[in-house]
Amino acid sequence: MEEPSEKQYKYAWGIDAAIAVIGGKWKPLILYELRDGTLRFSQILRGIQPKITQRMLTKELRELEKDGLITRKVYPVVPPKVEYSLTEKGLSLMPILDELCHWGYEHMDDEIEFKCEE
Amino acid sequence: MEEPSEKQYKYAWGIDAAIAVIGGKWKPLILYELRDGTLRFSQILRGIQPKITQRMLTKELRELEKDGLITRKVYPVVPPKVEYSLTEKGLSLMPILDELCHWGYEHMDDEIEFKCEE
DNA sequence: CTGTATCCCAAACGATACTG
DNA sequence: CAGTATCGTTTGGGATACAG
Repeated sequence: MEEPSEKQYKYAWGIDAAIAVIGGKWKPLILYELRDGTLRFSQILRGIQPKITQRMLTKELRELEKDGLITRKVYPVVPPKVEYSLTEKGLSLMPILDELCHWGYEHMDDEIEFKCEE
Repeated sequence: MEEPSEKQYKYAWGIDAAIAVIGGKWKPLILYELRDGTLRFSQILRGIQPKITQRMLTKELRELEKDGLITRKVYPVVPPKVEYSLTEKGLSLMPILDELCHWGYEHMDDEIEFKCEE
């Protein structure tokens, strides 16, 4: 009742879905920023290392929100105040990101150069 | 002695390294193909669902090899015969891919459309 | 059979300026 | 403060033809 190859494809699609959600250049960084709690737009902007532009931060935040990993709360004040935080779904991803991190760290022996040294 | 924010960045870099290695459009599929054992180029080519082109398969295989996830064995015969298989490093990644798959499957409820229906 | 070589298109990303 | 708008560059990827 279980075609192994078929099953594997189904799983591989799941990977694609996951990568679609975290594959953006800055998304893992953003998720890690929000790990410790709610942050405002400017806090995330300043918190991310090799400077991200406002344009990219806005774009990736919108996508993460659309994918249900973070929530966006707008306070109707002036000047504007917007807070971002992880959802349950976003939180559920963090342990896996940790494992990916750990794996990456264990195995990036060779030619993968470090940026982010400033 | 442990700056939490610093630590987080280090880990996030690890994610980037991991994504750089598995983020190619076809790489997860290829790794899953090789999971059950050694395969020839044409076998992988035929095995992957929404048809991958030779160009892309060659390219992604070379990158996976360069990153140490697979090995490439060339038999000096004619017609050519080349076999690919997972390395230890590649194997060590599979459990994490499984978790990513599972997560993707659990959470791709909303608007993520399924391709690959032919 | 296992690749290369071209060409081309679309998406991703970055820089910068502007706005409610 | 928290964004848009616009533009340009770079990267990823597909189609096709050819080669050893």
